[in-house]
Amino acid sequence: MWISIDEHDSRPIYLQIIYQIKQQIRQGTLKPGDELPSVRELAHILGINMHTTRSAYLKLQEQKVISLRPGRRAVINRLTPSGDKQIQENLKIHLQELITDALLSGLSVNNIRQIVDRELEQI
Amino acid sequence: MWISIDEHDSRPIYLQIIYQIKQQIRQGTLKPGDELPSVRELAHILGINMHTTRSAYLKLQEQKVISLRPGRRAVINRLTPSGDKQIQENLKIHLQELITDALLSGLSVNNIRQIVDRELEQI
Amino acid sequence: MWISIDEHDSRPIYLQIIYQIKQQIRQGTLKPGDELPSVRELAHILGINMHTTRSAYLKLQEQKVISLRPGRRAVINRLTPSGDKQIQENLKIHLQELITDALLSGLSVNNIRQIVDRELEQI
Amino acid sequence: MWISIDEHDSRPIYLQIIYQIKQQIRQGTLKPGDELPSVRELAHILGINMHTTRSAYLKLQEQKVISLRPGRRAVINRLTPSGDKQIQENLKIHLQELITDALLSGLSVNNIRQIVDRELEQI
DNA sequence: GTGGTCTAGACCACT
DNA sequence: GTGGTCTAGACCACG
Repeated sequence: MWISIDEHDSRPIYLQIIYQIKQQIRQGTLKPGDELPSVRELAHILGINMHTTRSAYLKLQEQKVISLRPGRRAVINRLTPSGDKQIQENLKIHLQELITDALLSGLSVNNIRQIVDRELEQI
Repeated sequence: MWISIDEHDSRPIYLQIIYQIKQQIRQGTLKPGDELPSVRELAHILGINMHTTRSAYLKLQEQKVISLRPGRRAVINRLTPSGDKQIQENLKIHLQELITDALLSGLSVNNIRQIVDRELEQI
Repeated sequence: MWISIDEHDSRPIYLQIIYQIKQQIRQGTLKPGDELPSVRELAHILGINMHTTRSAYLKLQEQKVISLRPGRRAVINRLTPSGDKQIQENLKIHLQELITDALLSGLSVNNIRQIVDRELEQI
Repeated sequence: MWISIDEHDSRPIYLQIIYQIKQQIRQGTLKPGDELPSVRELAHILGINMHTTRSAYLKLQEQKVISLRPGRRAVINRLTPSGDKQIQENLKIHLQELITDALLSGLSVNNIRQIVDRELEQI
């Protein structure tokens, strides 16, 4: 499992970790049942503080992506298709913002559609 | 021009203002050349701190969406189709995150595509 | 608003804080819209570290009991009757454990029922 | 005697063991005088560490639910109706927390009473 | 002033 | 060795 911190990324470190772990689950590099490195290990590898990796793991636990239990390593959960309305709402709102931003930056509708389609096809 | 602050929105107020102004430009409610209310006026209308509206306007100026000149009102700029590669990259990255999140939350690809399409058609 | 830490309580401090805040909401001492003391303030009052009060507030935010936003104080949310099945399951399981424990400790069924009823009537 | 470890249960393994043994005593599957499997046996059956089963047995001994003597198997004790005030206090406090949590999660008083009654009737 | 993130180092409960 | 809790002190973004 490879994770890297981008110093020039404006997002907090723990969010970068969260996203990269999620990406690897989506891509199949990490599968349900797989163990993550311990908070201390990962912190050491990335050259950051233990608490920072921990806060990433905590968020992932909240989102039911991993399970944390004392004495054990973090484990990837199996996906639970919740069909939650709120998630759809969330996706919609963020999408609207992205599109608005892209349009105001000069991207054409076709341009945007192209980019979106390319991403959706990769799944 | 109507702007409203949502107390239950977790985003900072200044971002809510920025987004709503952008939305209105995209929808044509605000057009290039139009004047925005003064920092003081808007702050008063929304019942928030002047610094907050000011930081929203500053951000919009940075993004070249509006022009600020001392003693004058903020004015909406013309759209500058920059074709900037960075914007496309930005859109792509954020889109990937949105999609990854949606997938891990149990939304199907078709579900996501539906929501995306609906948003793109509204433009 | 009064919160007190019990040194002899085996539960972690942040859980004691969470429970007392919830209690006060249930009893009406704290109402939706009310502001909580800042993490630093509460930490100072209780003679504990800022991060400890923060972790309590964070958990309450997760559980949608309060809202946290930069630059603002924590605010009590309005109750959202979710009707979540998982909550009922949770209640059932914990209740079973409590009852099992009470029975093995020598309490009679009537004894337990009495205690339960007294609590339910107080609402 | 059947005990199973739930990997997705957030509670520590030793508590799961304790609870299941107590459950079986309450249900009559295990009776005073019955012998439990040895620490090593149980650990082997469950595929867990010996220290874990040992700590479960030790806790049960502390609570006077079983008796441990070197060279012998653990034995279920007779129930000792202690009438201890502390147990009632304990039950009351935990019950209050459960109810507070359930109420804040949107469950109605009637809902809670239903669940409680169903559990109490099963004894 | 507020909450949000990060570092550093400690001790505890669990496996 | 694992995660869980707590302390201490720093700097940043938001209002």
